[in-house]
Amino acid sequence: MPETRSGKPAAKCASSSPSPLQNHLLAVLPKKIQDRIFPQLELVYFPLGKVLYESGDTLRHVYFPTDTIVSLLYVMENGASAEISVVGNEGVVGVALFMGGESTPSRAVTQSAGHAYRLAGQKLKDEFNLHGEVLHLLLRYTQSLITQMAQTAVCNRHHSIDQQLCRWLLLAMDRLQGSEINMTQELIANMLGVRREGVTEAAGKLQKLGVINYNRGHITVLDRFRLEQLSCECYEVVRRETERLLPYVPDSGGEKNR
Amino acid sequence: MPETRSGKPAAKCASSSPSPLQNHLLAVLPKKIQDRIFPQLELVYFPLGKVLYESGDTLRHVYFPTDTIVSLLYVMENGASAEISVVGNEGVVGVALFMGGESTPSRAVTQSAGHAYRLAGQKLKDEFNLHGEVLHLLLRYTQSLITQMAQTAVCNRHHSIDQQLCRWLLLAMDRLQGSEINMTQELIANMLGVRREGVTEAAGKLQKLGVINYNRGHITVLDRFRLEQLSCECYEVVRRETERLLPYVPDSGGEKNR
DNA sequence: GTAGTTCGGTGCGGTAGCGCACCCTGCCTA
DNA sequence: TAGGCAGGGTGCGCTACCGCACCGAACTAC
Repeated sequence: MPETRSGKPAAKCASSSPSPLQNHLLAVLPKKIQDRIFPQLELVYFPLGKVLYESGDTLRHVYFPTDTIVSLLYVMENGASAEISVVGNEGVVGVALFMGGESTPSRAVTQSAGHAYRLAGQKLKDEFNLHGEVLHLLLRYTQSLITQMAQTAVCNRHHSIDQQLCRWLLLAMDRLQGSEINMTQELIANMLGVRREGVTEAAGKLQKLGVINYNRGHITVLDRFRLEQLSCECYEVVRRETERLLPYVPDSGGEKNR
Repeated sequence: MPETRSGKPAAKCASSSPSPLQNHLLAVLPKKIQDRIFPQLELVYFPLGKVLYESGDTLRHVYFPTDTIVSLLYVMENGASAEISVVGNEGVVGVALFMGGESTPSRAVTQSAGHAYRLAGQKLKDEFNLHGEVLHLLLRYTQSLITQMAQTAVCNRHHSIDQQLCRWLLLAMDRLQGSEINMTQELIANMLGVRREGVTEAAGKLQKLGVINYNRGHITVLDRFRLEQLSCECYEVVRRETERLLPYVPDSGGEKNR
């Protein structure tokens, strides 16, 4: 297991080493393509806060998370930041590589420690240029990412910190097994682009309502249903659209070999 | 000249009928591809406020604006709205079609009357699937659109109405010839996702500063330089990135025939 | 243990933007 | 020429959120 040490093992998932199939994009590829790609994947571990790329960096790899969560952030000239979108095991980090730009004016940071499989840029582009399943899958994923960004813009304009926090927690939960999130209020504030105190207040309300429980960087979601009710429509819009674009059948990997 | 009647001729541009070459994406294509595509284009005219597609509609065409401006809006359940991005003669409306989703949870509305060339969805997909210049050009354009959306999210979070209005005016100017914009404050408010009064106030300040002049739906930009200074960094970030991804040489169309 | 640091709670004044209400002006149409 | 109405201006109270300051509790290192 390559470089799989530098923090807590990320999750109660018992597996010693994550399988590429834990990533939904890799999982839905036809077996033939999996056989071609999987040998070229490298497992990497990312501790919390690891920067995968900086704004403007030329990307050398794309990353398929299995049990890590990556935030795409924009950092302003004055240092303030805002999360543009989130990528977990449903997606891939580094779309700019195959979209042709090779870089992007944003930063990718791990928001939850864990593993990802990385693929060398050139390898991916070779595969992409075969113009088959991989191209179409990645483009559909990119469209779902576009939806998420658009909704982030809407949410930033119209919804309260309370609602946005609910949405953020849901996005995190969807990408984790279990209902525990390791994240300080300070960091959540950076991602939402609001004050730390604002998050404290919103989180306090949720705790009083019995929806979550937290202390010193550990958040436990107690009532996911309430969370969805308290969230704005943005969460559901993105969820539905992603499901439409990338239907994922958990038990696949074997049956989808056209 | 097909259906080119129903309002003012949009601009002081003297040409009787706009050329496909006025659209930057069409203009930078190699001559060989232009010869193949141009005969399949249909010129259409859009009056102000025309809805090109609704949220969830299956797209039947893509549109290459020549002298119209199209807003991509998200409309919330309660009717409030926010602009996600803008498309003018630098781009194309309907990326969801070739990205594979066929529809998108947003609405496309003309923000400035004018013309566009439309291409049937299937024709575009055929061209796209030849996997040549068109595919790569459209993907790079899509990446620039992603940049714009991301920046809109950041701008919505961190910048004042004043700054956002400046940015909005610059985006409009870049897509128009001349410095006159026909748009009521009410409509601008819908796009920015703020109150009409907020726009009145911001526009009042700009007028007092001598940067713009307006009355009853006509805005004239007097001092573009000041406008750029008063705007937030978001405008410049998107402009630079778009230029990087899609360098456009105005006088081309003939020389780029590889 | 003790000291330093991280994390979170709280209070307070300031302000940008909201919702609402109302008004004026100029244009269009009957 | 009168009315209607779209476009815009202004005022007022309210709320969400900000910036700042300060504090205490919990964890970490020595």
